[in-house]
Amino acid sequence: MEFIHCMPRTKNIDKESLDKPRKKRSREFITVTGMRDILPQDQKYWQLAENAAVKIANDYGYGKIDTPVLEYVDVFAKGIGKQTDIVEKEMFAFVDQGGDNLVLRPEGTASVVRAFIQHGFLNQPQPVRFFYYGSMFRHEKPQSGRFRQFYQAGYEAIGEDGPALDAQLILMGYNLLNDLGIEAVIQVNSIGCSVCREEYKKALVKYYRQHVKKLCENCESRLAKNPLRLLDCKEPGCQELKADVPQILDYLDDDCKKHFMKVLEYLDELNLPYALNPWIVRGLDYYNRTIFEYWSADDLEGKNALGGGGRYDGLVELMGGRENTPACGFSIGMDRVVAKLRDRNLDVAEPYQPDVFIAQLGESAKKKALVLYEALRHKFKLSQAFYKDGLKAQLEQANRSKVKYCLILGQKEVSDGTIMFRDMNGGVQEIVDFNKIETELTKRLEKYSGDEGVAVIDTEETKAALSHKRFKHDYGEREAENDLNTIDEPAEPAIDDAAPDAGGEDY
RNA sequence: GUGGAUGUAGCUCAAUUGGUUAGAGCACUCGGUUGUGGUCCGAGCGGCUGCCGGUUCAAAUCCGGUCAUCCACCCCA
Repeated sequence: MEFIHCMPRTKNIDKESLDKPRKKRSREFITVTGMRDILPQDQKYWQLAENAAVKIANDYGYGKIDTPVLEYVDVFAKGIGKQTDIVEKEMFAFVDQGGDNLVLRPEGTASVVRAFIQHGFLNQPQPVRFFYYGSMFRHEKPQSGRFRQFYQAGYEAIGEDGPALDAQLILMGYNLLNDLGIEAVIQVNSIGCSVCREEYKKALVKYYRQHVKKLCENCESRLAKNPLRLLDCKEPGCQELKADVPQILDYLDDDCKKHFMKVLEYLDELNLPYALNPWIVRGLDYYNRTIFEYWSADDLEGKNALGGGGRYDGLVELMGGRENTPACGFSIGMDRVVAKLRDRNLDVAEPYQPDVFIAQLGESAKKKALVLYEALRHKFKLSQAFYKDGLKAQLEQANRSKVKYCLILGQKEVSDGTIMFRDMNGGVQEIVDFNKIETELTKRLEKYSGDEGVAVIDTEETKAALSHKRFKHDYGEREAENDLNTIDEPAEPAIDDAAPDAGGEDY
């Protein structure tokens, strides 16, 4: 693939039609398959989701890192695994003018590990904790909740092998979703280390060899290439075979088993709603030991996982870093999270909701209003339409932007040294001394301060949905303990954040 | 990559089953109101009916192809 085309990519037009100027051509310029625009009216949901992701990063000490969208192919080919679908057929890869093999990043972990090694982070206190937020690219067929450019928030902790890290990361992802009012169920499994996994793979292959005839075509080839993937095949025939399949947990060596038991112990202690799921196998080769996914509570098969992650103790070394550098992390699919937020029809406040509109009439008033706007814009949330002349048009705009007050400055007011305050709720108007605008405005806006706030969340329903009550799950005796003390502690500050008084500093 | 459904105005949908100039609501612009928003009334703007070809006196409508979107599978977040 090469960048030859300087013209925007168009569909189905011959060159002649391009030469002839036409009245309308806009329909011919459209987004590339699987890519979409995120329009202004949708930004509030994305903002809400991103804020929640950033808050988690801050709460647990994960420093933001931005890595390039383009990387050398090798960064991903090595760690993710050449046999995986992602590398085999889903990467946006091309050779650039200089002959380099480049790829649009299909995921974030490998980039972060690359950065960790490249910038010598091993000389910092371990683990080093990274947070990233950005778009990833995979050349898959788009469908619901899946795009070729999609957004992920990810958290990676490199240089620590204790099981408490695994548990805390699992907790973080859960908290992120929970903070947004999304009911998630955690699926956990351990796929052991490379040693016990090999043992297990042998056992798996041995088992499936006996039943080759029942396997679907895909699984037959998986048997040779990537036997672990047999486990999450949804074909009925393969499903049947799962009943007697050997369990990975029986093949874990002592260390791996101990590690995993500890992780589960911590999850119990945190009272997290998790399910031990021996069938989940992650699609990337670098994982070992603990792996986990977040499923929406209404998605029982995990068809649209909201996120996932796990340990990748071997990746740093594999990519040329120091040996024995353990690591663990996860990422959350923001597109799916945002879809959930939209589905619930939350009444999310506009992030740039102004309070006051400044209208002007006549040339001298316009000049004065321009200056007034500059004087007030740091103190109040303003809006205006100085390019319009009619008062009607300006009030229309004021109404549409849902401001509480409109300040009207006309010829009369200019010569009197006053300004007119119009309460947009009732239409009551008062003349105010021009020099007292600031104090009068402050006084009036105080009335509204109760229900003010970009806080993002306005309605009772939303508050309820986002309140930090743990969701109840049907997890048997674990539920009965119900000792929330340990977990409510870190979650508590988040309540304040979502509360009305959070004010406007959120963007 | 495989299978299914669908493409008409910015959006949501009509078009009596092949028959005049493709309509409506919402949205947008203007006017009713020369300095007053929401409501109301009136007018206007807006369509290569996805695209290409075929059948026909006649195609948004039927046929073929193509592209796109959505859904499912594969896989994944």
